[in-house]
Amino acid sequence: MNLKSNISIIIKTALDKCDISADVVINESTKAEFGDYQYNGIMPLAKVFKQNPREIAKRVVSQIEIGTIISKVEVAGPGFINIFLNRDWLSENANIALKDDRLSISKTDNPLKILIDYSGPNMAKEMHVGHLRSTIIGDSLANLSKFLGHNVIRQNHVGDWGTQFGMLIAYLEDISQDSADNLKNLEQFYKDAKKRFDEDEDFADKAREYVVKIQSGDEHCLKLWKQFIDISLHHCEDVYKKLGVSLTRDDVKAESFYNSELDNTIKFLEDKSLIDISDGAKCIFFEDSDTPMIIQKKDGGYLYATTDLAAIRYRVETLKADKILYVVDARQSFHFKQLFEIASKVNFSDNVVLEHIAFGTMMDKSGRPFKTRDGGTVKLVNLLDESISKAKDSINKRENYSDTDIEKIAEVVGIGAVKYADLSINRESNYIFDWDKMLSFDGNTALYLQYGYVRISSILKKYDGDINSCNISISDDLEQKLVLTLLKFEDTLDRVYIQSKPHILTLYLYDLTTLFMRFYEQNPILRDDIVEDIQKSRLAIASLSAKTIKQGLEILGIEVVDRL
RNA sequence: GCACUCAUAGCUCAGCUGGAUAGAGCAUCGCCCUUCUAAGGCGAGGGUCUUAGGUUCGAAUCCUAAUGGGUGUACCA
Repeated sequence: MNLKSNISIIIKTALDKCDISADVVINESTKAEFGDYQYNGIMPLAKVFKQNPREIAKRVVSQIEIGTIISKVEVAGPGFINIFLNRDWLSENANIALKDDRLSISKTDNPLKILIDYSGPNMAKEMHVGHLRSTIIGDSLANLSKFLGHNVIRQNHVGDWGTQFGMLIAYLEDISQDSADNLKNLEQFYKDAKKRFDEDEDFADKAREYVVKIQSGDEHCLKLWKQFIDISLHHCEDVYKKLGVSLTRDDVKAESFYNSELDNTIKFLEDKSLIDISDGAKCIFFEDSDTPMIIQKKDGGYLYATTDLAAIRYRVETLKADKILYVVDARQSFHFKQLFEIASKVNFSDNVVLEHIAFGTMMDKSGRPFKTRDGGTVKLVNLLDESISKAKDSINKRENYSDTDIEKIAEVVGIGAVKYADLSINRESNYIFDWDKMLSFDGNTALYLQYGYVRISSILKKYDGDINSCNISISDDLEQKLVLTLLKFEDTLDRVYIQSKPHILTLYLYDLTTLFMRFYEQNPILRDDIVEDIQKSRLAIASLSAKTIKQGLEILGIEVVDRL
């Protein structure tokens, strides 16, 4: 149910009848007295028509079809057109949504192959809180695109190549004990290796030698490297599993995957005569900037940019992506600007949309970047475990559930809290990492939504009639507002999709749940004195609320439970 | 130096792309459980939307400048 487009069409028709051509943008009204929606497009026309905007508005209003969808329109203020929706029409559409598995959310007419590049951890280190954003923003965008009917390719561009791996595998070989055991703490392993590298000249030489050896395909070193990557990937997978993120090993296309294509990529660019040599390095220059993108170092080595270019080719030519989203830290904006510019110069990406879904940096409480200072890095696993254990504590204070139930609920609540805290912030802004806030269960948090869902579940469980026979028939203003909000779900998802901003969805779900909570307090359902028709209608409203909350959270990658 | 980005309540953030009296959560202070889960609801206080100009019927939102954070800026990823 796309409310806005339904209304836009009616307004557009009225404008046509008045011989006015204008883009129709419908806004939600800020206050109940201004109706459900408003059209503000008349005022700018006053000058063009040399007429009082109120007069124009009156003319348009007289042409607006009143009936099934719109119950009333009025001109207000300098020329606002306030639109009131028909209560029965809302009820009817809510009923249709209630009976539909997809809640009346249509699948796109134009399915695209959307490739989403996200998470991208470095294999040399354990995932820390800084990896959270890319991972869950990317995952929720992937979930959403899929839900809207697109073909989604998830790509985990893990960092498994580079000079540091020489050091790591040399150290792995050196300690030559049970490697899996020693790699349990990747962070420590890296530190130990680094220490050895800095202190032991022979070891450092060996490390450097091993870098070359992996790159030239030395069997022994490659075996060590593969072993290392495998263990490191397992670490990531543990985190993904805990986080409820759907990335699997099939989604991994690591940097090393593109190694064999790097030469070709350079040749390809040379053929297009884009490459200049500057200070011995192969560069691509841009008209509006002094800073080139370096494609190949003077020593012949390849760079991040080279891999990315090779990756675009692969994604466009082999995977046939229509749209590629890079969910990567905003600090790399310049890199992506250059990358996309090159892509368009060489037509890698004719008709392919390339977008950098940038997100802000995580700051500490004093407003400085949350640096991975030595020994001070917050591991992602630790954050998640902490949250789960905090959830467990508060459950224990309230309820006597079995251990297995507590485990399950604590996980859903704990993980939900962390994900929601991150997803509910506009990704473009920097954000302050605060343990208390991250692990908070008060106010605008995942728990609030989960709790709303639980309240509904509890009612539906207690009701002994047939819920499927219940129909929505709005009986007061609060119910109307709630139902209207429920029907805005599709508009909301569209906005989230267009802007790639999950926080729009969290905001919507929070608003929705707030309305439901009020409804819950004011409009009792199972009480004896409630007449059957109203009871059934309220049950249906509650049921649709639960379904919408659940579906919304599912897109965000957050689970619900039946009780808390 | 240049470029990008941000600045909204004590704190953390929204503000649907220029609309009517700027909204939430936390924190503070009241009220509401013999009534569907109080991890909840209702209410109060709290604002010169960093500053100064400009654009127009109308600006937190757009343009310019200043100030202050953050980031990027040639062989790391």
